Amino acid sequence: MSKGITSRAEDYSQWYNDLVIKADLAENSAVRGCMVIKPYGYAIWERMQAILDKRFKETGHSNAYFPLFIPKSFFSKEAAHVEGFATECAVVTHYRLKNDGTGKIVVDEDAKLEEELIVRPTSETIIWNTYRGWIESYRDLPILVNQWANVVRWEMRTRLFLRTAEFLWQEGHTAHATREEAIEETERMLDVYAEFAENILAVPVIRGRKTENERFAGALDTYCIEALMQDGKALQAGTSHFLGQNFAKAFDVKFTSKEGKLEHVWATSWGVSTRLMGALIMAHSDDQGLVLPPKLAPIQVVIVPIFKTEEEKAQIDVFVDQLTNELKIKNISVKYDERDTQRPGFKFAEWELKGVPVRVAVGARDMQNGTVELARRDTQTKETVAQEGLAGNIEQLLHAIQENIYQKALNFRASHFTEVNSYDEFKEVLEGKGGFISCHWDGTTETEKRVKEETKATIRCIPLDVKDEEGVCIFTGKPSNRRVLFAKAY
RNA sequence: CGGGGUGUAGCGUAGCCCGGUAUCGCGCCACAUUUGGGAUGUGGAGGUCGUAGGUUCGAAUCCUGCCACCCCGACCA
Repeated sequence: MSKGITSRAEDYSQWYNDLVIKADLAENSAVRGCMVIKPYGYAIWERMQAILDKRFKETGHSNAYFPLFIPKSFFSKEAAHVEGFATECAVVTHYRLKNDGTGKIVVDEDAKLEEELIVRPTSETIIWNTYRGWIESYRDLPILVNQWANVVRWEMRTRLFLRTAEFLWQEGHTAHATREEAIEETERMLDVYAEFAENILAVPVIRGRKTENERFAGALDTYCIEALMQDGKALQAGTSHFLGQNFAKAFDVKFTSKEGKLEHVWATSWGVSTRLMGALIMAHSDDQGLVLPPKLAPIQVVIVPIFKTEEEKAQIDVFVDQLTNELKIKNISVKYDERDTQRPGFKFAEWELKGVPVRVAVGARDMQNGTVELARRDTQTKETVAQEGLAGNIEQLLHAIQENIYQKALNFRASHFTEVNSYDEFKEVLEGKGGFISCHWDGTTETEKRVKEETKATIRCIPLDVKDEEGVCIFTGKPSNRRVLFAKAY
């Protein structure tokens, strides 16, 4: 992270956090562990927001907004929840500053809050406190609400994009009349995330459930999608929680059922964050910078003119105008980089750094021949193609790139997915190629913790599609009836 | 929060041991030549050496406190 922007490609580190900065997405801010997301990086987040938001609406959800500050007393109503988050909360204790007489600005001790406010690390408590007033009858259910917001978790250690003290996310909070309905919602939203990750981000994910030890604080069941990064470490890319009646009981949220009985409401919550940006970067980037899947890229096609004279430029402009229009009709976003302050080679490198999927270079020579140079970011290849039918070509190429990026990541995961049957083998794979390790586990938290202590690997999930299989725990030799996935994780 | 490290121009750095106000590269500005893969030449601008104290005739350099960042650990989306 200490390395900054340099001008030459060979200086780019394989180390992804460096890459993030150099790709002009984000930098650390002066505030501990937070990040400044630069415009180009934010444009990528906005694309994610737009696509996810549409899916949320399609699945019946609405957006709402709840307060940033949570009274401490709300927070402590759900025992497991408060225990899970207590060690990482930013707390507001005063509401005023003053001049101490010597010109220094200090906290005004007279302005101490009666009750401290917690800067939300997640909004279950304040939302369920609100839902109490919204729900009386089964007719008020379900409530399907999502919030786009920032949250703060005062982590001991931060990592750009993956674990910043403040991060942007969406959190869905739903209320249901029955257990079944809530579980269905939990699974539905996990599917939304998984499809988004695979179809849009081109990041293959494994759908699974967390072990009791890794479960969200306050949940009965935590579902997750787990992605694999290019360095062989796993990354939790999204979670969907079945909260049971825990929060309804803590906040006294009851409804009268069809049968006239007073019952507690069933709940879910689910979220993905700017961590997805990290997933995207670490899954696809190479030494030349970002590789953005076309469906996500804010700019899908960049056009670079190559010219010596104004006449040549004018001729190219006419062609580019027409091409741009044709692409826009096909809903393809285009950037015409007609800066005369940079040379073509510089522009090529710069747009590669930013991960733009397709580049069209067109110069006087092309204008004579009726051709352009068409380059794709994912394979770093280029070819000379006819101007005739170019927009259609590009449209197909974008699809091919999307597919190729996904396949590449899928192949990588397939080659980093290992079944092992002994602890020795387990450690060998873990220290070697890394990746997901599928093995038997005796189902106890104690074993899970011991393995983590010894190897740093954690159980990423119990895959949803895992089949029953008799075996013995690689650590204790006790019987097990299915495999789970271990990995070192971020 | 524990262990280790770093902080010098927009970025990356040398200098620190052994005190005498700062090196180099990239970038930036001007002009010229250039322009199909990160141009070249010449000239130029840019620095409270993280910060607050201390020692000293004199501190980037030695000492102390503080702050920030990075790495490892514990914690975690």
